[in-house]
Amino acid sequence: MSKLEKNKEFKEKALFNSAYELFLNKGIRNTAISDIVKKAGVAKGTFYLYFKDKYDICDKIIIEKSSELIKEAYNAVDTDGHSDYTETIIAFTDYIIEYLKQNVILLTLVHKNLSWGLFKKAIEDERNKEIEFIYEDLKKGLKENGLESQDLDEVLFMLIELIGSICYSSIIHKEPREIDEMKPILYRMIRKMVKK
Amino acid sequence: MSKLEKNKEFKEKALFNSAYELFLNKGIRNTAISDIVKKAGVAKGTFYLYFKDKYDICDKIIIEKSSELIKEAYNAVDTDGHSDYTETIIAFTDYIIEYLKQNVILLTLVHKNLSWGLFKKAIEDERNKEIEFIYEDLKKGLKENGLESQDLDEVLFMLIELIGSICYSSIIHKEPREIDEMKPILYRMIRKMVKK
Amino acid sequence: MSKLEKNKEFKEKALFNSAYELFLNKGIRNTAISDIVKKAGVAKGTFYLYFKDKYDICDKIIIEKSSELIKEAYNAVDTDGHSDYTETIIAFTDYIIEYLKQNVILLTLVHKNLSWGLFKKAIEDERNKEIEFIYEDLKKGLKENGLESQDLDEVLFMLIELIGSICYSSIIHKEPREIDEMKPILYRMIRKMVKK
Amino acid sequence: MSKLEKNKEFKEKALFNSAYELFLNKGIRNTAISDIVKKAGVAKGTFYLYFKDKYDICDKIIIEKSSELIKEAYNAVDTDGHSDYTETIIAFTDYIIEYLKQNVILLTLVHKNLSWGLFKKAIEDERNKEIEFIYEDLKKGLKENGLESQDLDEVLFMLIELIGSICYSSIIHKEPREIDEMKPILYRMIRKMVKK
DNA sequence: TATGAATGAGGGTTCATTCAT
DNA sequence: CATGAATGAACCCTCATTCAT
Repeated sequence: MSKLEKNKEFKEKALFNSAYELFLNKGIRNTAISDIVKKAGVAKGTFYLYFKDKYDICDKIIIEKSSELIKEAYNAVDTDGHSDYTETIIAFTDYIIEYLKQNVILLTLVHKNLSWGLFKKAIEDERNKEIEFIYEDLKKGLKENGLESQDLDEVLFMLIELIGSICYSSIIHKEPREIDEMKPILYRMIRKMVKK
Repeated sequence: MSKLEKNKEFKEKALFNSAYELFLNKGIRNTAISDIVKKAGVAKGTFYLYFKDKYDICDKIIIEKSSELIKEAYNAVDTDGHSDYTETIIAFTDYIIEYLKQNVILLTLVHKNLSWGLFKKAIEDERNKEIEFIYEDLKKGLKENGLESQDLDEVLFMLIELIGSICYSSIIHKEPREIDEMKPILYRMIRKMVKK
Repeated sequence: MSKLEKNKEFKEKALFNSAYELFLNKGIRNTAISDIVKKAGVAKGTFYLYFKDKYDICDKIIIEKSSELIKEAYNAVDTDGHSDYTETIIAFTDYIIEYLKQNVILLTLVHKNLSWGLFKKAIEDERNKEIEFIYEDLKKGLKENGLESQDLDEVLFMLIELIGSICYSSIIHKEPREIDEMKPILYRMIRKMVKK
Repeated sequence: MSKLEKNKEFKEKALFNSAYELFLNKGIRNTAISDIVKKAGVAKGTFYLYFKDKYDICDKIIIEKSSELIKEAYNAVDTDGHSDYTETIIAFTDYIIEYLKQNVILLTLVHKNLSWGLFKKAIEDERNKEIEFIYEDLKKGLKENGLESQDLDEVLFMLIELIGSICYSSIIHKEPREIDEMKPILYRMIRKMVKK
């Protein structure tokens, strides 16, 4: 990698990280591109060399950060070897919830802006084979667990949506209860949904 | 009601309806207050006599419109007399889904902005006794159906979140499938969740 | 005085006092007529029955409040009976300075808006004979003290301007020094200026 | 200086001069930023690249214009070589008064907005060494004249305030007399104040 | 590739004043 | 006399985007 290419990558990273921190601290709406470039220490025009606009960089941040979390969670529970795959799913969920409890603003960012379309794009991204693998592994687990095999995608989707929604309202708004009180109920529901 | 009071109500209604249509057609972000007042045929300052800002009127629209839908759905299924309350819930859900299929933009509006906090405000609003009644009736039904009675609020909340998320992504993004393909799977999940 | 006339006077007083307090607390620029009427408990239109605009009521407040202070100061020092009239002037000045030290915001209000023209209007106002008398008495004192009798008005004017300016910058901005440090220097200057 | 830098300076100057003229002709309150930029022939946003707001540019104008006047006055009298420094001060004052007689609106602008704090900022400004030098020279002159040396700053301050106030009311309001009638009385007072 | 000055449309908000009731 | 809803001009300020350097 030439010196020039390194420099380019460095600038892009700087913009990426600056935007991430600003989105977390001030919210997307209140973050201007001029804030991002100032923090990154580059000129305003440079931003447009790497990203289309604010929402472009935002999408990229969300994909990267949530992929990271998913990989981390997967690696943390993978080796546990629960006999019942349902319990693996719940351990996986639990890891993510605990993480988001500590990182509330990421949750806000992701929840308000993570669409299924974006998620699919992440899965299909060539550079993100790992996420695709995890996704397939989860499906396989559910199938081996006895779940109707024709609807695996849909059920997994529902699980993700349910967990996401509950995290968001419980952790951020404490509604209808604190997340720790919601957890047992949520896990009971997951078990019911996944049961044959 | 005096002529003056009638006029006031007329103006507020005009603003409300204009904002509603504009939010639907152009989205909230792209709707300026100047658009709203122009469409309503009142002066800009008049807007601020009735609403704090754009998000204030938006909240009020969402509460009103979703309350209307809930009441309509409730009245439509109430008299059916299913022996099993689960089926009542599903009929209720089905009514709402069919409605939102025809009114996609309301769905967008509501989904992106309806928080549980807002919903609770609606339930507790003195002028909205009917919504409170429906909410309590749903809980009663779930209870009689044999659901664990200590977690009724939470389970109902989860149902609402799940249904809302699935509507949003299936109807709007057709992801992971069209809503009509999702329905049977969703209803199967609801039955599982509500089962004793 | 009829009940109606009493009511009228009552409303005007209410507006007057409300404006005074608001001007002190928020400054003139930041006080809107709607603030004044709200505090006074009258309708917006009523304001215009009694005053032309914000600056009209402001002028009236300044005249009234500064007249009050001058009378108070005059009554406080009048009886002292200094053999030298210069010392009477200084005692008079001192009383006013001490008062303004305790009432900084009145000072701001008055300094920024009290023009000589306004002051003359106050002196010539039929309802304010007392101020005119004080003014003439001060001149008489200066004259008896031996000051060139043809320039009495002008010298008195200069004294007032000098004292006013020093109060303003010393009390409010502490520039070039605190008022208590400025006092002896100021009084020395006054003595020099008034000396034959 | 590059073409770009020249252009920048040109724009700032254009804004500065436009604002100055508008403030003089319409008053500060009645001058909108949109007026300034229109006159300067630049876009609205450009204003905010160079000045914080209307009051920022106003402060800068006042400092610049009064510095100019002071320098001009100083250079005009410096070489006179009065044996008595009091007469130098009076010549200096006279020069300023004559200037302000011809430039009434600058007087208005300066009087209403020139605070001692602003003046001190001007003196301490690195780019304004000349003003500082003049100020120190005036003090030195007073001292050599025999004035109590510990209060030089304060007495000079009083002189400035007195002269400023008299200019303002005499030139603008002709109160209590026309400036030309006030001058001899004022100069007599200055002599008394400065005398040992 | 990188810069950052310049743009100017557009948004939100205020508020003195009027006038029908 | 009193009201207060309605007005709408006026204003400030932001900010995404462009483009000459």
